[in-house]
Amino acid sequence: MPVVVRFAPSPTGYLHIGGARTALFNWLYARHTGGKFLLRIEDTDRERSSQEAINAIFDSLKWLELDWDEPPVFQFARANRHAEVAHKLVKEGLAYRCYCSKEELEQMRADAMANGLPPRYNGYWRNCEETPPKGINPVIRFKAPQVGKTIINDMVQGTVELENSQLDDMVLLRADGTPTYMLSVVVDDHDMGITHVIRGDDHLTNMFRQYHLFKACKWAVPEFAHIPLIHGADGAKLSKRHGALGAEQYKEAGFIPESMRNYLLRLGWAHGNDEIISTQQAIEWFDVCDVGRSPARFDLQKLLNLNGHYIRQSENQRLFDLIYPLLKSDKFTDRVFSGMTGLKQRAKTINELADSASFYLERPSFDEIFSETNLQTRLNESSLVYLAQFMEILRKLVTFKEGEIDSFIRSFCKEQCVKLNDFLTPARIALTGSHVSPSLFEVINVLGREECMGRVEACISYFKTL
RNA sequence: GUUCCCAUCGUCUAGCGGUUAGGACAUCGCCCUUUCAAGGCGGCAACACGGGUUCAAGUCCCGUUGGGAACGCCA
Repeated sequence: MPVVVRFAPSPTGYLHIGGARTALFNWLYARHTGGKFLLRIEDTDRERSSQEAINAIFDSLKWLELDWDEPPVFQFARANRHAEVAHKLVKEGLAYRCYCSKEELEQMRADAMANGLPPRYNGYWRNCEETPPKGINPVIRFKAPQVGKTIINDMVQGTVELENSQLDDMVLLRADGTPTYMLSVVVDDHDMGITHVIRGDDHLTNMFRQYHLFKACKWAVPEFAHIPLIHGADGAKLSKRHGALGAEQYKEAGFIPESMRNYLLRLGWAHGNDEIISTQQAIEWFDVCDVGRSPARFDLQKLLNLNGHYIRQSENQRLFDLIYPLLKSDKFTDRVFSGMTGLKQRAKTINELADSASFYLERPSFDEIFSETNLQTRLNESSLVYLAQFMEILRKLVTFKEGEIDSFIRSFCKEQCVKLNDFLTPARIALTGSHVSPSLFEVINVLGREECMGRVEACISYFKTL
């Protein structure tokens, strides 16, 4: 039977990192097996669902390049079908009406807690002969099995058992007639032909309740794979407190999708000692069965490292397109493009890359630079001499190609018995406004003779005013 | 409180009864070097604890401890 999986977020906020990983695992499993990856928007909570959130989810998935195979299913639109199933179950005696008020339910939970029992509905109306109170809209509850135990083989968690006495009679249909999550997922998963449910392990206990609902409906029960949640650096479930960002925000922070995918993939899954894994390779290797059972902590450093790696691997044109909107000026952007090979070696994020390119766009402000002590200490009396000599070199260079610049400056330093580093430091500051930059020979070449001379001259005259 | 899940370097992990317990990130040192990165080499660094089973346990079993999750007319 061909595999059909789904990613089913509720649109109550952005797509967070954990959701992104769940989506990735579903997607990889579908691609690995040649099955289908479907999307379902669980928007039955009308209060909390929003169009913005729906858009954010779509945008994030698109950014991560996790494409889905059929138009997304919107759960709320299927409410009638869900209700129909609930009423059928009532007719068959597998579900029943419950007239308890909120207060009564709260009391039940409090009582249960006090008696050392899990806080649950006590099944009051399950077999109640009492005539229903007037003026109260009942909810429909599922008759969960009360004896025996349920054993399910989860693809990630292994064999998981639960005493049926732990199950309570969950609400299927609310008093206003709308379906609850428990009902909707089961009906939709069945109707969509889902064969494998891959989701966060916060749903592990739901699996048991849903299992019995599948059985009551006489439907095939899908395979389950409950993957561990991602935790923050302190070990607790990732939340806003940890700076848990939406996928969109990682994009804004300058991460690129392939590094996100690679990072997320390695959280809870490994293929021997492989760290850098292309998406093609991941599709070939990935299987949900191999996902670990212990939760992983989110580590920004590793993501950053991976991002740097993939930036270095990227085509210059692509990087240029990515940083173009971030550049402070649209003059001289051709220099940024020309200098990309040197720039991309040094950036961990797209934003860093854009920042590091700024000296190509405009001349350094020596006012600011010279107020920085770490630059001042790199300059001394001889710096002025070197800058003057550097001016001469710039004038004399014939072809002004990187190779020529390189050998010319090297031999000059050799003749003068000057350390290359000592000679280049003031030039670097004059040209880039920083003591950190790509190879200076590349910078000189990209900037061109005129601009280089202009910058050095400006630096010299500023130096003299000190 | 109850139920379920988890437990190898700081972090992500490899390991699937016999290993000098491997890799990666981070960190530290050295090399390379025009700065910074990148790269190369090396260092520090882990089987939570206690019982079993076994000739042999990081690996299997049971406890303990510690973490996490779930217990809604949320999803």
